[in-house]
Amino acid sequence: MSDKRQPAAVTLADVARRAGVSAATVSRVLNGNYPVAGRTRDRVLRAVSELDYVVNAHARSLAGRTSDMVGVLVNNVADPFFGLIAAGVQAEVSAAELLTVIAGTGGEPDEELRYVELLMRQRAEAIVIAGGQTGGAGHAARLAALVRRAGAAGTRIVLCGRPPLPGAPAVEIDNRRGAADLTRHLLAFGHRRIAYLTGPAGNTTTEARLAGHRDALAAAGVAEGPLREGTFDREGGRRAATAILAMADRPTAIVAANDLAAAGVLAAAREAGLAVPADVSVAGFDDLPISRDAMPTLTTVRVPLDELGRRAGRIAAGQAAEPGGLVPELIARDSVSAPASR
Amino acid sequence: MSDKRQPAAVTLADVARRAGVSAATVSRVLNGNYPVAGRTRDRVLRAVSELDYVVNAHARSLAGRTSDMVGVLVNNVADPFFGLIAAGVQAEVSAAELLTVIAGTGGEPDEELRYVELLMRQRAEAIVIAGGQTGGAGHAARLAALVRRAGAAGTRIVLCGRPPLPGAPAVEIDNRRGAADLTRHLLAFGHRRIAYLTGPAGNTTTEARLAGHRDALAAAGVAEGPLREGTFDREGGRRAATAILAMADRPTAIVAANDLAAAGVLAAAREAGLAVPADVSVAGFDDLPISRDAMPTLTTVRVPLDELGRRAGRIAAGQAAEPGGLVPELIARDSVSAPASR
DNA sequence: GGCCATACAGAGAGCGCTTACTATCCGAAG
DNA sequence: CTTCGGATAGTAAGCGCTCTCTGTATGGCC
Repeated sequence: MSDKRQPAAVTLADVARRAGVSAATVSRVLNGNYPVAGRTRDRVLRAVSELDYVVNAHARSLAGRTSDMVGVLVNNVADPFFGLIAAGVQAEVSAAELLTVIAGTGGEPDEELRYVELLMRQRAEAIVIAGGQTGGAGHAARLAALVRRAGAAGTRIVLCGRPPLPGAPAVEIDNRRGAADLTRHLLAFGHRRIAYLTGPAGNTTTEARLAGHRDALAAAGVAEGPLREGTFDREGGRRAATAILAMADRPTAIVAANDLAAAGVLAAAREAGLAVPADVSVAGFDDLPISRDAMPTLTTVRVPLDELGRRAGRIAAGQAAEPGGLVPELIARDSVSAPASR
Repeated sequence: MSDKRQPAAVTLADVARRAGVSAATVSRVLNGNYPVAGRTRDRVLRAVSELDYVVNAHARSLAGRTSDMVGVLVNNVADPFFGLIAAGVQAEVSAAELLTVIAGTGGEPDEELRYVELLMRQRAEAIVIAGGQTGGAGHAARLAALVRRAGAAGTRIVLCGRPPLPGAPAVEIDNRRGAADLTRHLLAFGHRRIAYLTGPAGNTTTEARLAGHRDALAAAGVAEGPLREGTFDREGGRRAATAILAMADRPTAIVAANDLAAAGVLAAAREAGLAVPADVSVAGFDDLPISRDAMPTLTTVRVPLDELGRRAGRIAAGQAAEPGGLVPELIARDSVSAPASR
């Protein structure tokens, strides 16, 4: 909380005085929504530029219009998963003449709440909250309350990649189905001992993907392999995979909950001197751009992140929600093959 | 421009009425900066929650305090280069109890100006503009004017990865030196015909890196190889590299202006059935996380993006600028080797 | 020459909050 | 039983804009 006062900013009135006109006239010149004589306009514009005047958005929106702003909340701005979603949102939102601001919450429920509050106070048009939801029932309840308040404040809340809340439409990904498809793919190759590397505990995406994996296993009557909790990032994947690969009864395949973690798994395999997929198969989820450049190229499940963001952006911009969740698609590449016969 | 009015939001006065107190009392309860009797406080808080009241930040900051917000402008929110910088900024800024909002400008000078204006109007504490500057002298002049106005509006502007402007401190990367180091590395391996894939024309980063490349070439008395303009992204790199690799007198090495483009070069080589580095060496710039996962791992120049962002964040948060630019460091990996003897 | 539409410009009332400055109420001190 | 001073609460003056009303020239017209 900086307690320094604003250094006596230049106001509309200052400009009016300098131009020798009334405040109303300056406002009209600036907004161009009312006829003003050419010479008057010039005088005003000159005064504006001489004084380096900047409209005060607070005063402006207090006196009328809404703030033309849409916020996007993501876990981590450096994660391409969120970057792609955010870019999709922005594309649609800016087509609607609104400005997008993005904020990173670090996946912290409290930060999430903090930014929602900030944006609500600014009377943003809408807030898109992207990514799985962590924090359990308690957080969900607080979020639900926030959604109610947001409605009262005139801000729409749009969920993206997590389940809807009363009053907040969601654009969803069928993670469970995608994960089941992937595991089925591994099973089809003959894998019977598959390690699974989850995302952070308590996250809805983590849970849906794990559930899908188990669905496929159960349907095939195959027992679950080793399970490890990760963090949706490369380092977490590397660490967990290092442990898994050192197991006496090493699995023939490792499924990571997302591509970033899978990249870490590949790194761990490399460090352990194991060949992928000859010694161990590896799969990810999301189909981030990096999965095509990985060594070997990564078998994964494509999530249409751009489209996900765009849909959320359209809802945020005031268009109707499009029904139906987005269905991920299996992308078979080189990191999965049949297990070596033992 | 949505012309719908705000749907009669709940105001402080409504809360006051409901709680049977004056507006001043409600304000004091909300801000906790003045003694209020416990029972009164409870009544007010109950009214607040019953009405789902949300403070109007515009009214609040009009009547006093500044907006506690720092903006970060990046070219592309989906590009890890910018994501990493933004994350660094946010880390420092949030340590100073300020909230960070990020916006993507698509590298368009006009969008850049638009967001600066938006943030200035909101009386943001500071705006960090990240990434090389495109748009030539005209844009620079407009930006300089904006910096002046920002000062008048009480907003600091901090440049990050581009040259400083009068009134706007900058955190710089010595791209030229890094690029020279890299090219020298290639030369040391014996390469004499090196293709260079630039970033977008007119961008300061593009120019600095190219200049460094030429410095090294000139110092060694080696002639420039083929030059191609790219776009700092994978696809641009792939396209340009495809053309280069098809040349009759194919270069023995390709240097891309950044890692993303280098990933595209690797993809092009793969498609052309060429082995890296046996048939052609490839190098990038930035040392994004993907360069360690690429196939083969990418020789590049490490730019301390996180630290870059953090320094900018510290300045944005009001701390003094730290002198000196950041020096990139050559990271030799597997994508560069001696050229095959012909 | 008198009238009225036309084109501008100014006045002034808020928008929803914060914050001096005042006004009460009460128990403690004199 | 007054007189005070603390503890609370209320009043009201803005903060910097926008926008609806009101003027007031100007010029075209009968």
